[in-house]
Amino acid sequence: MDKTKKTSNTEYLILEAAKTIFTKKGLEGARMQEIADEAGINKALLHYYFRSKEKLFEQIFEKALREIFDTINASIHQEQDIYAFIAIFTKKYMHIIRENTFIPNFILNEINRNPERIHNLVRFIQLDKPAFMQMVEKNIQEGKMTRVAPEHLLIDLLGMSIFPIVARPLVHSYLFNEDEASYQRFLDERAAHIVSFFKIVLNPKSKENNHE
Amino acid sequence: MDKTKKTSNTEYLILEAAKTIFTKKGLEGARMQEIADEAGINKALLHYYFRSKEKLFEQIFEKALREIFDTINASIHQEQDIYAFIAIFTKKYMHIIRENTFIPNFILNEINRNPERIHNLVRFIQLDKPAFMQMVEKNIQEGKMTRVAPEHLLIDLLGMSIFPIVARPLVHSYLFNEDEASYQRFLDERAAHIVSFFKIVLNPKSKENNHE
DNA sequence: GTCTATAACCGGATAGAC
DNA sequence: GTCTATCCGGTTATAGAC
Repeated sequence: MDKTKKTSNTEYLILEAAKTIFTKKGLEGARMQEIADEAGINKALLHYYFRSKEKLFEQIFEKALREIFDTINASIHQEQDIYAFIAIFTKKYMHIIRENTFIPNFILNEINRNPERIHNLVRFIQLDKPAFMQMVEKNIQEGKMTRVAPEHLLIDLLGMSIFPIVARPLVHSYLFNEDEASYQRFLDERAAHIVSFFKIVLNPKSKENNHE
Repeated sequence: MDKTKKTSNTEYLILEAAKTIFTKKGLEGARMQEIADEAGINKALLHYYFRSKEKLFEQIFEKALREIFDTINASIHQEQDIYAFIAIFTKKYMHIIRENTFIPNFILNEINRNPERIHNLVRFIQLDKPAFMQMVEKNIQEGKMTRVAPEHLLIDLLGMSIFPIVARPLVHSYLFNEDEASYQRFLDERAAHIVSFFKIVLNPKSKENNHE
């Protein structure tokens, strides 16, 4: 058995429960009692393991942020062709956030509530911006894609992927009349949709991209 | 003077203050005392006017949601040409959410915290989905745009516009190293970027859109 | 309508037995 | 390590004077 990850079962149960509750309710909205119930243990134990609500929260938050950035960076380092990058990134990224819808919700909620938290984290979790910039520039130079600001490209990619998930209740309700199957099918198609959009938009030969 | 909107000055002050505080802190995080201070009045008055924190919150939340959907619907009804629609919508929409960053943050936070709230509102605040569908279909029929699912198109549009604003602290910090001017310039460019993005992507003559 | 004072409640944290 | 019981601070909400 792996001795290194010998976190007690209780500790694990608490972390899972806390993730669930914090995601739904946020830091302030969550109740220690609720987390205890979810974990099937008792309130005092939470404090035994994590000392305070704040500490418990931070542990989870940090892990979530790390997970996101690791995924993004892995895709950047792995691929040098912009189209392959977009395909891999979108697929992996949408997969991870669909499996853990708590991550983007959580992050978006908390960075806005408590922006100072960002500054504590920014030091050791960094998006590899230079690598991304460099890849984009290289693809432009090689004539593989039209020139666009890498910042816009990145935000386009993130916004298109994340939005339908963080706005789930609205999309679910307004667009699909509470039909879960339709909503899931929509998400299934989405990665392919995004990839094909970028193929067109970045293609130097696309109409409107020819400025000569 | 307009007699119909004769809401007392105090009531107005409270609503503005509450909007500010709820936006920053959310329902649970906000303190009635803080709202009272912000409004320059006293705690008891909040209850005199709005009975409870919950009631005060709901009034503001509902108004925010209405504002967003009104903007979307107005653009839909106003324009029948898809490109004109996108141009107008993006400009108006980005403007309204930049002036009131509280709206998208607020909505995204709260719909995830308390999805039941949505169901009470969905009855009388509605996106005019049929009108949007119809406009898209018409533009496809007339050969003005390539065929895409209207649902994806709408989410693309919303995601690209909203994301950089709801993720402000992250974008601001990671992408622009806390430089406010760069961030604002980025948002200034963004509407134009989005419009040109869709011009290319939807153009039936763009490379990859020619399936014949 | 607006204030001060206070009641009533809730929830995070701790003490201490097992 | 885990539990029960309890404390204590903070926050919503109300009573009642002006």
